[in-house]
Amino acid sequence: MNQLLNFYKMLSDETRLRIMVLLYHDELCVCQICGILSLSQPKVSKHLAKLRDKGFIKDERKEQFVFYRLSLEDKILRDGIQSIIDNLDSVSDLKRDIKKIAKKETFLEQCKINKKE
Amino acid sequence: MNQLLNFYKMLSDETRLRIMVLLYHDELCVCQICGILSLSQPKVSKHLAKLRDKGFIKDERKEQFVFYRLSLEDKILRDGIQSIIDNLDSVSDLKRDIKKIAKKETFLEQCKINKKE
DNA sequence: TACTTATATGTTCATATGGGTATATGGGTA
DNA sequence: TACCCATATACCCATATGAACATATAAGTA
Repeated sequence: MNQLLNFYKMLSDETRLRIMVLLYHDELCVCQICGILSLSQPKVSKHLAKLRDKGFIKDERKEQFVFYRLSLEDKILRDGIQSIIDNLDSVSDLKRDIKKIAKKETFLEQCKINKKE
Repeated sequence: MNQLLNFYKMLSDETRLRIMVLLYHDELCVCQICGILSLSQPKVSKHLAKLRDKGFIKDERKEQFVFYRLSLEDKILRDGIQSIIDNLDSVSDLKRDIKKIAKKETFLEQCKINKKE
């Protein structure tokens, strides 16, 4: 049950919910997540660390970037995320984030420019 | 999005998760919930209040008791709960709670006896 | 009206959480 | 080696959270 409680705790923060939904759709590096969400690097990095520590995402270095991807072993967790994905139309903010994934390459070389919030 | 975040925040506490899963299966009064979960009345009552304030459950007085039931208007929330229900076999604690619903009548007249935790 | 029962709430406390800023780390490159 | 970039972490702060205990409320009953 603790894993399930942790799962919901992770999803109950706006930044983490947005990150999880992004990573459901694509593998992304810190830089790109910052750019897509318009959030500061330390903020994103700290939330990624929490998600990683709980085992819900995995990281992998590729050249100069660290890429993150979802890692949901248990069906109950995958079903939990799926319940969001299936209803994305009703959460406009998340939908908007996803659309910005298309510009992900833009954010790769422009980390320094995106130092907002 | 705030409603979704609140939903996950509510589910990220063990007591509330257990209550929500109970109420998915049956309408229950405070007394019965205390008995089934072996939790103190103030603890249960406060968590019920939070769930009610966020709009996820509704209360209704019937004679001397106040009964609570789920009230999930949006599909995304119903799907969220359903993702738990569909996987109950993997969460033994919740499964155990549900089995105790069978004894719900037992707890109706014995509030004073169940003053634990 | 007084009493009992079921439920709600107030208070206090310890702890957890998230944000911002500054700084550290670690790998690649000149 | 020294530097640069992407990422991680430390520190500090304000706020939120949950638990326990005592107490209040509200409806039913004697």
